[in-house]
Amino acid sequence: MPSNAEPAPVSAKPPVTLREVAAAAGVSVATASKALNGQGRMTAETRERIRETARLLGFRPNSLAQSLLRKRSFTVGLLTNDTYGRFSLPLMAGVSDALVDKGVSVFLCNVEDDQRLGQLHVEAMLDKRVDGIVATGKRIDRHLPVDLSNLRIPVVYAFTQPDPGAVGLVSDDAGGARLAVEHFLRLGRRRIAHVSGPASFAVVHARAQAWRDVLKENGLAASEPLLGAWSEAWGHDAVEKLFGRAGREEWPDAVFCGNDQIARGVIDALRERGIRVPEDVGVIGFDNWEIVAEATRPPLTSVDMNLSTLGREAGLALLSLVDGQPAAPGIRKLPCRLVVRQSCGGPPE
Amino acid sequence: MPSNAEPAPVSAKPPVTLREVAAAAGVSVATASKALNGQGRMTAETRERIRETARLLGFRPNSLAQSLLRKRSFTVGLLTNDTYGRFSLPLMAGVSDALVDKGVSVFLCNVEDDQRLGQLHVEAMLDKRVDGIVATGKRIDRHLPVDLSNLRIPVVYAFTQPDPGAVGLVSDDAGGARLAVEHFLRLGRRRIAHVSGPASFAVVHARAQAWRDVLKENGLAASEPLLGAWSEAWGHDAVEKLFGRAGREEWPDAVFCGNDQIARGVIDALRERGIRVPEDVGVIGFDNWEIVAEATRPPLTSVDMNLSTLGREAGLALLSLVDGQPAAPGIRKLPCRLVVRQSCGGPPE
DNA sequence: CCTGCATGAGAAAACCTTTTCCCAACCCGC
DNA sequence: GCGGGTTGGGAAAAGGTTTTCTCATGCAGG
Repeated sequence: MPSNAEPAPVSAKPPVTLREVAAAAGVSVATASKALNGQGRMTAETRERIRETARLLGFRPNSLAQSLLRKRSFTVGLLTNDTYGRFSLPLMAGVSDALVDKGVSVFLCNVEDDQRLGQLHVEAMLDKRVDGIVATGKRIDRHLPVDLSNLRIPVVYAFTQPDPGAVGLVSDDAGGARLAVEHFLRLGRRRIAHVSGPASFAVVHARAQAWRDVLKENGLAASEPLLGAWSEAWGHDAVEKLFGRAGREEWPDAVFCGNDQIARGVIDALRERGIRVPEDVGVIGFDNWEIVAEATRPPLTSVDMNLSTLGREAGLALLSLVDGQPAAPGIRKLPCRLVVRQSCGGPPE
Repeated sequence: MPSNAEPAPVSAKPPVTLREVAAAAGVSVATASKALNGQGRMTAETRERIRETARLLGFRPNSLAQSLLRKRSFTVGLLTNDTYGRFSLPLMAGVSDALVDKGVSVFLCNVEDDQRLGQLHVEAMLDKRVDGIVATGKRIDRHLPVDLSNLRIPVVYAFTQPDPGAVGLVSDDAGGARLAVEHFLRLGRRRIAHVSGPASFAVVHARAQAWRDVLKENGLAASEPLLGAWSEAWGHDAVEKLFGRAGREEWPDAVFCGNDQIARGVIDALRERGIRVPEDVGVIGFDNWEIVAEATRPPLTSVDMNLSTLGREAGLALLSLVDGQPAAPGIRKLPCRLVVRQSCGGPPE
């Protein structure tokens, strides 16, 4: 096997072990271990000498060995079916950040919508003795294509449908919608339309219901929301529906959109019709996707789901579960936040 | 410590070990191990009995123990400073996919631009005995904020500046630009302008040079490229510069843009001026960011950097390095691909 | 001087798997 | 019946660390 002749790791020397540190310091491995971990009893002089030796040798304990013994790997799995997607990114970053602080590393596992792949990943993680799993997805009303309900390690669901009895974290879509509509009302807008995505999404209904509720609470009549696709094109079409009819005095003075892409389509279509934003019509989007929200003319006020906070909270929840703290099962909703840019203007002229 | 009273893992029973399998099958652990791994010699009957027992008990070998022994963890680290970014996503997915097939898991490490965080992550990965590291970033002319040059494990750089002597994979920007310009030429376009991002990016020069080269090769004069920002707004401004001047016959009949956002700005601005795309002017973008390229009117023809292929190649390269196959150091450029939509039209009327 | 205890440090088991070496039994041919 | 080879399987070490136990020493008190 010629390929084995020169395995050629980049630099040959293997990591220094505790045994070598102990030998160099003239003590046993047991003493060395205790010295470095602040355990056991020994003279301050001995402890310091061992520590110094370890430092000099560049000793770093082998996590594999530690994990094997402690039955705790300081490693968690992050399962997602949305690697390409826009939502999982900030979420993953949040999870990762929360855990890095505690010295925990994250396995990234992309399962797409493949059962087999999901199974594979979960088994690999279990074999590697992850301490827990965070499951995230691209929509909160769908399950991941893999069953995590009977694992022997804790699981936290973030932005995906949790199994019954598990702990799940999602954004408070209704609250976010309220934020938007109430913002319009504060600015004096009264005829507030709602243009959103497909009816098959749970969030579409949650947001629409909140929109209706706020209007009703303020004595205003709500028309039917306009449901379509999550696209700019649908934003264009919706403007045609809303502003194409006669009766200029019936036109909305505000449009609350189900996402930023729709909002962009709406803004573009309004401009093309000569309707001014925000003077004539205010627009609010959802998601606060900066690349979109900052490119619209004018820049788009939008509801931010605080996904990275959501991820962080998920990470922390998992950690406390791993530490044996019982957590209340059920879905916890985290508040959204309104990011105000220029598409709503000030109070009406 | 009341919190330790009930550590309460979700389900109490620990994983079944090889020892238990061996006991249940009435053999020694050595024999059990060999039976399951297809090693050693024993009667077919014995081997089968052990396998069956293991299956029944749901035995899965403890990766930690295996890794400790084999000095190979089947784990690699993925270091990025672009968790939120658009480039790292497909890249990460590609790396992950390539490795999952070989039973290798990926640690996701987001270092942003933080030296300290980078150091922390690298040390954590080393401690966990990753077999290698893939380093990726958001631009190919910048180093990650961390030094990976003297690690004892192999490192592959993808879409980020490699250390000297290391193996790096990047997209062939010049080739991608050629693809675009040659496409224009094939369609009969002759006055091809180039609008790109800031001069501080190496890719800006690579693409501009290729643009110049192709024009020269075809006996056409190249003006100066218009350099600005990676934004839609700059696309608008560039149109003003290109089409604002008199001499309609001097107007370009094609604009090759440095990215899709610029291209979108260009297309929008052209429409606002009443200049038709693609009839009057063809537009090509770069990046093939579908969310942008499919939303422009008309949909945008764009150069795709094949980032997920890049990621996959990086993963495979790392794997062969880990296996001791020496790899030629230096930067390898992977071809781009032109995704044709409708912003260039057919041959001119 | 002897008992008892605190102190400092080491031996060894444990975590779980793989692999090398070894041994007993059996079979073959002579 | 016996030497040599084969066959089936086990004992033990190794990997690196942590932790529990044990032990020797020295000192104080009686």
